[in-house]
Amino acid sequence: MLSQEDIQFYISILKGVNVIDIYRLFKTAKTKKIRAGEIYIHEGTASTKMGHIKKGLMRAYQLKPNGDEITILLRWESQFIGSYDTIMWQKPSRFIFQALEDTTLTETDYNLVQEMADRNSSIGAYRSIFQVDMLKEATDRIESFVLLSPKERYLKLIHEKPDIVNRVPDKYLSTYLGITPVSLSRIRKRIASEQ
Amino acid sequence: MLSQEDIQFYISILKGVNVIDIYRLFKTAKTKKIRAGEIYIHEGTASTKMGHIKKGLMRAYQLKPNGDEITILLRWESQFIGSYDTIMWQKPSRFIFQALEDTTLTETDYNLVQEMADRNSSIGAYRSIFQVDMLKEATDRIESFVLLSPKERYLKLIHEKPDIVNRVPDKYLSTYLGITPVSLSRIRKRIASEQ
DNA sequence: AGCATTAATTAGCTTTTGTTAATTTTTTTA
DNA sequence: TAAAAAAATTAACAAAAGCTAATTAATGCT
Repeated sequence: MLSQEDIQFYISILKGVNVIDIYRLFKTAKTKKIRAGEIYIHEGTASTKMGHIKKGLMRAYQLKPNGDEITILLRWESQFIGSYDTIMWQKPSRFIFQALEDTTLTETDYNLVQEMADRNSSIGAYRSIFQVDMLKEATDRIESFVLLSPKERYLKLIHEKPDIVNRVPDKYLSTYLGITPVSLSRIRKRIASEQ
Repeated sequence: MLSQEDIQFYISILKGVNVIDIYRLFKTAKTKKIRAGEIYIHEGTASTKMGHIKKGLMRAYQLKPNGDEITILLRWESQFIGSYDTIMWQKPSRFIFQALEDTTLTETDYNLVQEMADRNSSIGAYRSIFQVDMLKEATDRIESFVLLSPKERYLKLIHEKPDIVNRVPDKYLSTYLGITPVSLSRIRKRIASEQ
């Protein structure tokens, strides 16, 4: 079942799409709720489902042989989440996708979008929005890694997304920033002591 | 003027495109040669040109206030190059795009692709190829930064692209890897001494 | 509320990186 | 091909990060 909001979201991307395609898209689109801690996509699975986050926060992480968890992706309201291993290059996910808060998604199947996009340019525009959204986040992060120090990276993150520190445990934030939890703790201390 | 090769490349992505669009695309597509050292896109300009590299190697870099150059992107044969600041979010480029070798591009204008993609799903597929290509490289690099140490990052790069060390000066490679030239030199020494 | 669990901080120590500058090697070019 | 310029390496030192483990703080649960 789709809410008024969902319908508005779809209408915004469906200009020029024919009625049959709209029907197919709506029929498969679901509002999905995932509780905090729950796994959305397991490692090794090849799910092409794709969620547009309405509320909540999710992460993708990898489990290292020694048991360490490395958070590779954080996504929140108005962003897309999905196994890009599967969606982009048709491979099983190397990552585990998990909700860190109770999360509400508008879920579609990327294969359907893909198939329709190949026939319908308005759906193609939707696919493009998804890809640009992923690209924006990705290039931004690369720039953080290349141009900034770990400390600057952390400051940039809390500047751009101030609520993140209250929503994501430091142990996840730190690996997301490419450093260890111990190191992040020291960075925070250094920042605090600088006044 | 397009070569036989260029034409084949376009045909591969033009299934189902109408004749008028094909004509428009071919009319604007150019084979462009850039000599080593030459600037392709200057900082602050908003060019939507997009090159598909046939031969050669290019980089995007940023000039820091103190004069340091930071290489943020390296692109080579069969990859796309273009100001993603402009193409993706309609802003002037924060980076300088430069050929590191004599480079041959097949150049199109992204605005034309974009406009045609919004009407034509086959062109949309072409846009998608470009976006996925960018995404693949971007996510791969993020994973390098999050999961690997500088040394591992360097080893991964020379494993996946062995000729890069002979084609790109270390001072560019190092900042591309998020470290200083001095540090890369030490890493190389450490690797060599481990037998 | 109290106990158990988990997260964050701190400490001590080692390794690596950044920085600056000097030296050596390589490349360019006149 | 010799001189000049640029790149790479090395050195010395300070700053920061990784690692392991202990301690403290926060959170979750019955």
